[in-house]
Amino acid sequence: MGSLKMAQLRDLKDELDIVIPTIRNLDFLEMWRPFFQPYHLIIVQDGDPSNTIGVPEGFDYELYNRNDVNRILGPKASCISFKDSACRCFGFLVSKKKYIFTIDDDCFVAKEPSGKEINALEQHIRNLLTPSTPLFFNTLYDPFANGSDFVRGYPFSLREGLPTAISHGLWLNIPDYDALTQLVKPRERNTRYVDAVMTVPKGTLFPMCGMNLAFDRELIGPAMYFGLMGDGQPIGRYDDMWAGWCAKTGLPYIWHSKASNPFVNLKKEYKGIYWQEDIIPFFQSIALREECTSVQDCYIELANKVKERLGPIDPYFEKLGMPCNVLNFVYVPTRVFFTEMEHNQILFLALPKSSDSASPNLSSNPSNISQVFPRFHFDSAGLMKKEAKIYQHCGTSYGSVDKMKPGKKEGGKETKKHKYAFQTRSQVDILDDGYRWRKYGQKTVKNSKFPRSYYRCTHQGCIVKKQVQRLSKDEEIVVTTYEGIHSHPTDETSAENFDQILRHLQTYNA
DNA sequence: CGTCTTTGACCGGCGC
DNA sequence: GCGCCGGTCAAAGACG
Ligand SMILES: [Zn+2]
Repeated sequence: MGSLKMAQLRDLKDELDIVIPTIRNLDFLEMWRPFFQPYHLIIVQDGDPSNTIGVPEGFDYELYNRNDVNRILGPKASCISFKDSACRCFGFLVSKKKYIFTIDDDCFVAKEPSGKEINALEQHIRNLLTPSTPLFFNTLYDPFANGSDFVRGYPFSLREGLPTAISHGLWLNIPDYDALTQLVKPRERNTRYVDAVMTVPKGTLFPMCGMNLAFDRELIGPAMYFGLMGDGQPIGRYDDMWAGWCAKTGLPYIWHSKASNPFVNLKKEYKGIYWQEDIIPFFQSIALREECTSVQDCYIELANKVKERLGPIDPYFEKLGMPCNVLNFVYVPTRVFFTEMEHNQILFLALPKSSDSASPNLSSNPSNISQVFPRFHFDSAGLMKKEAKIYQHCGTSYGSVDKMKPGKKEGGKETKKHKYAFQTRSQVDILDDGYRWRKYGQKTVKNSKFPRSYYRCTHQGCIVKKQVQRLSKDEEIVVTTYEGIHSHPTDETSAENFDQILRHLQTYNA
């Protein structure tokens, strides 16, 4: 069987484009040269169009900046979000190939535990060219992987599998945490290599990231850029979408070098943290009418339902209810994936075990933190309501924190009170979050067994504060409240991260 | 000596 | 106004 599988693994250099969103020189391609050079690159430049992006010699590429996108798409250009790597969607659109591989410019070649460099692209191709098995779980994972097969008892009628639409790769080093978890565990690094590929079972949602992703454009392309497709576009032939879209996750790994600023991420993600609670049940429950036989029908019906059911949550969804937007939907029989390409990142919902790969247990930080739950946020009045809900969800009580004045701090200083609180399960009070703090007070609080500690960031000119308090109700839990946004990076983490990159480069060049 | 913690004083908001 | 309460200040102490 193995030889057959290898024979299937043909060269896709005429059938696959590599899409790279970037804001900088693409020196990282140097490491990928042996794997990427035969392929055509589509580079989508985020940020200032007047910047010149350097591309190493010898690559075949086309490059688009924001001006190009505006020119090519005209009024529909607003569909492409340039706030983030979501601009990669434009690359998906302009490609003419059957397959897309997309990777971020801060990702390097990873190594297997044996030290062998991983050809991520080859693994993606293997994933895409071999069938998926979403209807019946194979306990030996991907039966089409080298050295694997179907387990005894796997129904023969299902062994043929279904076409694979998505290959979702993982990464080492900087873990894929949400902003809140990132805040609490800035130094954690993923070193766990799991040698497995598995099909996401039918009907489950999973958190998908565009950082190391390959897909079959003919199967699932429209979902990645649907809002951009005009009347003249060949969407008719996507009718076989009713067959479902299968996704595999696991190998290949890449090496992710950059830890983004958790406070910036928090600003981008925090709405999603709220919405998640309402969105997932919505998409799990939604069913489209049988009459919707084209992607377009489905999209429009879905857009209407979004507007109708999610509009009340936030005006954002009113806008997204329009057929042209950055919101993408992927329909799977009786289930819908909701993909929000902004901030890479998307949603959600995992097969029971996928948390294994998305948030592995990490070795470097021996503190006893286990998980992070959002507790409450302050920003706009609309979100305060939601706060109460999450807060209840956590099943813990927390005095009267919501006595925040709604931005009456005018007087020339905009100083929006950014206040983020969350709880962690930890034996120790002092969490190493990468910043340096000076304690400036401690108070006993009414009705609480434990005192509250007050800290200020020691960085010159930075006014960020935090409070730390252990709950008397559940002594294991520490509530941390951050206020303000750091005006600087965490010096340790950047130094450490730089060190790691350097070490990686050295071993790579050796 | 620099740096961080400890801890009572202080202060402003709020309910009575 | 008064007292309570949570947040902050700053002097004194701990630590290296
Ligand atoms: Zn700071």
